[in-house]
Amino acid sequence: MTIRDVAARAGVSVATVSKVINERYGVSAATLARVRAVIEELGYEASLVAQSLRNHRTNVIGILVADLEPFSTELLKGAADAIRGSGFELVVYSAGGRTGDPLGWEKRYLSRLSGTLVDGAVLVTPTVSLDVVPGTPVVAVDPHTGPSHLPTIDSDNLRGAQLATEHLLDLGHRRIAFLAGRPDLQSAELRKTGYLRALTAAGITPDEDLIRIGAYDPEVSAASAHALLTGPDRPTAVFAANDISAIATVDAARELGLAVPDDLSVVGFDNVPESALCSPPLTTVDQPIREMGHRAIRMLIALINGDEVERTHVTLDTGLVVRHSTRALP
Amino acid sequence: MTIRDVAARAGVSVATVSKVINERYGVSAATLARVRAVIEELGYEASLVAQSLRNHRTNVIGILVADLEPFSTELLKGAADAIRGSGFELVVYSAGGRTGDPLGWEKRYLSRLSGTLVDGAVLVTPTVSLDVVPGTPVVAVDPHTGPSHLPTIDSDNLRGAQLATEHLLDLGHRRIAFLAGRPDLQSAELRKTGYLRALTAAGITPDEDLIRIGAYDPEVSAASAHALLTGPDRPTAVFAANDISAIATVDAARELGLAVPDDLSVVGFDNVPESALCSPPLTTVDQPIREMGHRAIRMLIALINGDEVERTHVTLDTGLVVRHSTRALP
DNA sequence: GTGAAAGCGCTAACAC
DNA sequence: GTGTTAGCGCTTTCAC
Repeated sequence: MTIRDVAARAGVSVATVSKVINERYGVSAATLARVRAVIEELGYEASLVAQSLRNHRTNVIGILVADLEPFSTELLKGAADAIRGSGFELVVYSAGGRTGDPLGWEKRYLSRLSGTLVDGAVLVTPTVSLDVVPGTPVVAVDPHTGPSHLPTIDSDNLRGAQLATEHLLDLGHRRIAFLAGRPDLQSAELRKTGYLRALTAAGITPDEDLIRIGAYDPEVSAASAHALLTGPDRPTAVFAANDISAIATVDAARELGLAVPDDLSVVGFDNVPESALCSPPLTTVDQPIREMGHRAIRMLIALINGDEVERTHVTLDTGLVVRHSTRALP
Repeated sequence: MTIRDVAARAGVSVATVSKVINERYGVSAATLARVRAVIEELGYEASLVAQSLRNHRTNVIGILVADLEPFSTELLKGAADAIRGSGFELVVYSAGGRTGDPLGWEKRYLSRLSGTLVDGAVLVTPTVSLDVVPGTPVVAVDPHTGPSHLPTIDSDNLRGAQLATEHLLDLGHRRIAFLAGRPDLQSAELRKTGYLRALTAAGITPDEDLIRIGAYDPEVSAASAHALLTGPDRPTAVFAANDISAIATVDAARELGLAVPDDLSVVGFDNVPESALCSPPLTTVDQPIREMGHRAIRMLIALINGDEVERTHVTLDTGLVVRHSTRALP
C-alpha cells in the first residue's frame, strides 16, 4: 500500500497524489476529489519513514526515558498534555533500565533518530552526556550529573529540602534523620544540602549517625530506616529523599511498633500523586512533575521552531504539602 | 553525518561501510579496523529511518496506548521488561487521550508505521478496529469492544468479579452494592456479570438500587457512592469495578462518618500496586497487569518471527488480595 | 494542471 | 575485497 498504488488506482502520477496529501496548489478540483476518494477507499496513509527521509521536518518529538518508573510516567503525562494541539506527535523511547553502556545510550539513540525521525528530544535520563548530537534541539529534565549547558527543566530540590526540614523544626523536632538518595545524582545531593543548611540555620549541628543512604530503593531504605529507628537515642522525625524511602520508613516504624505520626514524623520528597494515598497520608515536598514535562515540551517546541526562548534553565518551585504523617512534638 | 561522510573519511565506498555496520563478510581486517575507527571517531550512527526504508525488518516494536494512565503505564513496565534482551526496541505512542476520531487512531498510526518503522504492535486502546492493517502482526491487550479475531491478552474479569463478590458473601454480607464501570467496555460488563452471578448463585436476588455507575471516574464514583450510602437500607459492602471507584467509595464513606471496614466493607478491581497504599489498604481483585504487558510482547515477538503460537487468546488469572478494607459482619 | 526525474540515507546484488 | 548501481516511498523542482 504505497503512494504508487493510489496513483495507479486514481489514474494520476505519484507527484499529483503527493500534492493532494500535502495540500499543495496546482491540482484541479476534479483530480483532488478523485484522489481523495481513492485514498479514502484504500485507507492509505503515507509512510512516516519515507516522509521523514525526504523532508527533514517530521513533527515528531522524542522523549527518552531511562526507565518507566513513577517519576517518568508522571512526567510523560505532562508531556502528552503539552503535545496536544501542538501539531507534534510524541514517541517515547525507554531504555528499559538497562545497565549496559548507561552513559552512551541517549546519545546513540539521539543520533539514530535525529534529523530523520524526530525534530527534537526531551531527555529524562539521569546521565546526560554533555556533548549531545549537534543540530538536534534537546531539553534535559532534571539532569542528574550536575550543571550542563543543555537547556534544562528541573525543580527546586534545595529549597524543597529546606522547607521539609524547617517544617519538622517548626514542629519542635530536633533529632531529625535524613534518608539520603543516590549519591551519584545531583538532585539527591541538593536535597541533602538543603537538609543540612536548614539544620545549621537552626543552630543544630548535623549528626552523622542520623544520615543514612536509602538510595531511592525500597529495600535499602527499609534497612536504613530500621537501623535509624533501633539505634541509640532514635530520631523523632525522618526526612526521606524520596517517597519510596518515606514509605519504607513508615513501614519500618510500623514493624517496630512505632506509630506515625505519634511516635515518629515522616516527610518524603519526590511525590507522585499516589503517595498521598499511603497510610497515614504522607507529608511531602511537592515536585510539579507533570508541569516539568509540560514545560520541557514547550521549551523544546520553541527551540525547534527557532523561537526566542527567554530562559533555557528553568527551575520550578517546590512546595510542602502537609498531611498526616507529621505532627508537633508534645 | 551520513554513511557517505564515513566512507569519504575512511577512503572507501559506502557499500564497504555498510558491510562493516552490518557485519557482512567480504571486508579485509585492515579496512574493517579503519572503518570502525572512523565510525568511532565521528560518533556515527546509522539512520534508523533510512535503514527502515530499505530493510523491511526494523527490530522495533510499537506499543500504542490511548492514554498514559496508571493501567497503561503499569502495562508498559511489563512490556519494557519483556523487551529486554529480545533484540527489539520498544517505542510507545500515546494518543494522549484525544477525543477526535477515537476509532481510527490506532489504525492510522499503524498504517503509517508498519512495514517501515515497526515490525509489529501492541494495542492498548479500548476500541480496537477489527480490520487492522494486514501484514502487520498485532496483539491487543484487553480489547474492550468485545471478542475480536485479533490475538489478545486479557485477564479473567468474570472470575475476578465472582471472587470479590463471593469474598463479601463469605464474610456474611447480603446487601452488596456494585459500582459499575463504563458500559461501553466489555471488561466492565464482565465484572458486572460476575457480580450478578455470584449473588444469584448464593440465592440472592440482585437489587437494582444497589447497582450504580461509577464510570471509572473519581467524581462520578463519588456521587454514586454517596447516593448508595445515604439511600434507604444502605449496603454493608460495596464492590467497585475499579480502584478509582473503590477509593472514591472509601472517601465518601469517611465523609459520611462511616468507618471502613467497620461500617462498610469495600473491594476494588483493577489495582495498580499503589492502591495497596490507600487507607485502609484496599482488598482488591488482582489483575496481573505487568504480566499482561509481558505476555503481549512475547506473543508479538513470536508472531513477528513466524514462530508457532500455541494460543492467540490468553486470559490471565485474577486473584483476590484481602487487605483491611473488608471484614466479616458481626 | 500534470508528470518525469532526482535524491533523502541506506542495503544488497552484482560487477570488477 | 571493493565499488557501482538500483531502489525502498516519498517530495519537489521543472518541463510540458
